[in-house]
Amino acid sequence: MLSKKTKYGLKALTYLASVDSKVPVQIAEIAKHENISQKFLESILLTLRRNGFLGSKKGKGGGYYLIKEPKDILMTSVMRVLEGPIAMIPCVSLNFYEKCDDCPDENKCSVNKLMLQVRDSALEVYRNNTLEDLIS
Amino acid sequence: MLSKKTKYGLKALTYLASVDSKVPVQIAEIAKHENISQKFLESILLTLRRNGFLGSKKGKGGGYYLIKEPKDILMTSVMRVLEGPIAMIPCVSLNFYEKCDDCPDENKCSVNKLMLQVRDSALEVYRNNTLEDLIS
DNA sequence: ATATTTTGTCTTCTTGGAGAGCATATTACG
DNA sequence: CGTAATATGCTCTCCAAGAAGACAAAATAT
Repeated sequence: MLSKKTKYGLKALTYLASVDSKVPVQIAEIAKHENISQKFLESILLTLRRNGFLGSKKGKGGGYYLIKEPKDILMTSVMRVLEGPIAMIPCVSLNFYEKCDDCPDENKCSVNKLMLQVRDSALEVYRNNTLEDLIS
Repeated sequence: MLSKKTKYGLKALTYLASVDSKVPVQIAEIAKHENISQKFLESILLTLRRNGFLGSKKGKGGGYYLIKEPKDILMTSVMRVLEGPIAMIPCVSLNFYEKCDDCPDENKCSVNKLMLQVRDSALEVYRNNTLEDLIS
């Protein structure tokens, strides 16, 4: 399941991209437009900012804005920051690899074999989508 | 993330398929061979039996066995029983559809658009893999 | 009958998601 | 300068689900 964090984060990014200028947008405006809990959204925007997707401006007239162009924001990086690993199991993860403690040989593991294919196909989708592609 | 339930269930199915005959295999044997908690495995095998994948035989010489041929067991059905919906979000699920309560129009939703592609690519993988394909 | 094995139920423990609340820092603007 | 507006940081709680462990009951081969 996709976490609400990722869902809301994607919606917020899409909204910011659709506003198309670099003037800061307040959290309250995003939350209202997307029907999201404002407090929850704050923490999400914060992690997006920490990871270089958003900039923020404090004080009156402040808010959040996109740092890069929508066409330069790949879904692979957004998903990794918001949702975590793209792989469904650590032993097939590119960026978060971890060995299964119950599995003696990954190459003979049926779960590994299947999930490797799933990861590759998901990766293919995320690599072919930028933030710009999500705006209809 | 893939739940351990699904992971263990897949491993157990693979093991039963590799034994290649229809003689019952005891839970303890499967658990030992795959390094799985036996008690947890019991409940997993139970749901696999209830959903028509396995048969069981009680008493001495009893155990679990595959009902269908490995080549006739599709990963789509296994995943749906063990892991639940294949889609990452209910509004793009084929078998477990549910509307998002915050989303006024699915067709304009960026999350929907992206997750639809992810679901299709995952489905493609699961449809192309039977239990037989997982035995190397 | 008895030992073996599945079946069923109840309980517990831990983890993570989701969000509320409040205090603090920064900035625009009159 | 001062005040209102806004973002930031932190803690805390609530709830659900995953992951088991304990133990009694039912079925069956021998």
